Amino acid sequence: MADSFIAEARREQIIKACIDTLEEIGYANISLTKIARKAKISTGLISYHFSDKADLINHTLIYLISKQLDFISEKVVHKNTATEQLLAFIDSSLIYQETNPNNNIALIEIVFNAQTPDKVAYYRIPDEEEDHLYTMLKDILIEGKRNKEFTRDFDTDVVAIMIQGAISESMLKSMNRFTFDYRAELNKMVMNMIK
Amino acid sequence: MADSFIAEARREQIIKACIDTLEEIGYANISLTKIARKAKISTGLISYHFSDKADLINHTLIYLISKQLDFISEKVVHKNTATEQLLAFIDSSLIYQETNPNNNIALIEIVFNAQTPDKVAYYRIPDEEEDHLYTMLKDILIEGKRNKEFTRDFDTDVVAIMIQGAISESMLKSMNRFTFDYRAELNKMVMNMIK
DNA sequence: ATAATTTTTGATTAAACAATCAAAAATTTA
DNA sequence: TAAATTTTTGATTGTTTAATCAAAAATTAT
Repeated sequence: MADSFIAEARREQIIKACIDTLEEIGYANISLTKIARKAKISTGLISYHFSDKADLINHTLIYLISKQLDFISEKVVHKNTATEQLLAFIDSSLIYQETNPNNNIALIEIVFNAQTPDKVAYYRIPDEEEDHLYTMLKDILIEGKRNKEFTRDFDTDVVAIMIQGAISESMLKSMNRFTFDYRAELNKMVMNMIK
Repeated sequence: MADSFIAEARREQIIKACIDTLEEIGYANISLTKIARKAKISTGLISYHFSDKADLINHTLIYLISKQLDFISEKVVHKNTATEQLLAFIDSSLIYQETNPNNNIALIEIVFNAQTPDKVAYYRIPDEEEDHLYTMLKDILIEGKRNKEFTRDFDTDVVAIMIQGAISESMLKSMNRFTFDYRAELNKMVMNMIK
């Protein structure tokens, strides 16, 4: 296998087929045969571009995480105050989930199923350093406390966890069930906690 | 198969072996052979007591949900005010997770992997009625608003989702990372939102 | 104690799977 | 164009799996 443009395009095609297949049938039912069928290529071609199934899943995970991180940080980076950054973080997180449902489902399927080479599921790895979204959110909260935008006494870890929980839960409980503006209400509750 | 006491005890033994096996190797790697090995019985015996693998997983899910619900509602039911009930709900949820880690891991493994007969993953079913814990939490919030214990203007769905999110996220981010009292801090933040 | 019933075993079967590979096709280089 | 390289196919191999079943063991009823 060479690192050509063709190879790179093919790898992305396979990754996208992997994402859509995960969304359709879930991690427990996925196989290289089904991913190949979705991508309309032969099974051997997947093995040619990825060393094995775990390698494909790993690259898919990296792809999904970076897409989400890029989208959210792009919205946050243009804001000047911690308050604006926090609202941008929440809004863009909810928007990303609404506009990329397949990516979100695939991310959940991988995180709650795939395992590292030493057989530990990703969702059970307690590595805070590696969770860039969590770090971004916590840094915003720390900066807001430091410069006195957020005047209440609160723990940045707990509030960060609550916000992340509210964002991920909101996707699981299908949004369309709510008639009101979940986004606005969530923003209000967060401000109650910190300002 | 008869509905004898022996059969019932055997079924629970198999369910418990299923839970421990799920915790050890995860849903993606589980098989009837491995569950049988953990329970120190033959594979055929599982098929004798459960119609198929999906049936065993289903019974395990029901077992896990009812254990958790029983534990939490037992703590809540003795409290008289909505405030006390809410704190009991949060505390007992966190305590249950800390004291029954295997049950929690197994529950996550099933909810994020197992599928209904029509191939829909449990975590993607938007059935609010069936989520008794969510209903209990929301009812507490509604009652607190009604009797003016909770004086702030808030949406019960959003706050219920935030609390559930904070509880489930707290288990994923390994608790022992925090030096402070997560429970007390979470209680404080919730009160900031509603009182 | 004997018969009837329930429970358990472990071998067997057929299906699905990941990974390999020789050969063919397509593309790039000379 | 011709040779070299990269890309792709699809058949094959060896495992693992869920489920079945005949026979044995254990339990219960008569």
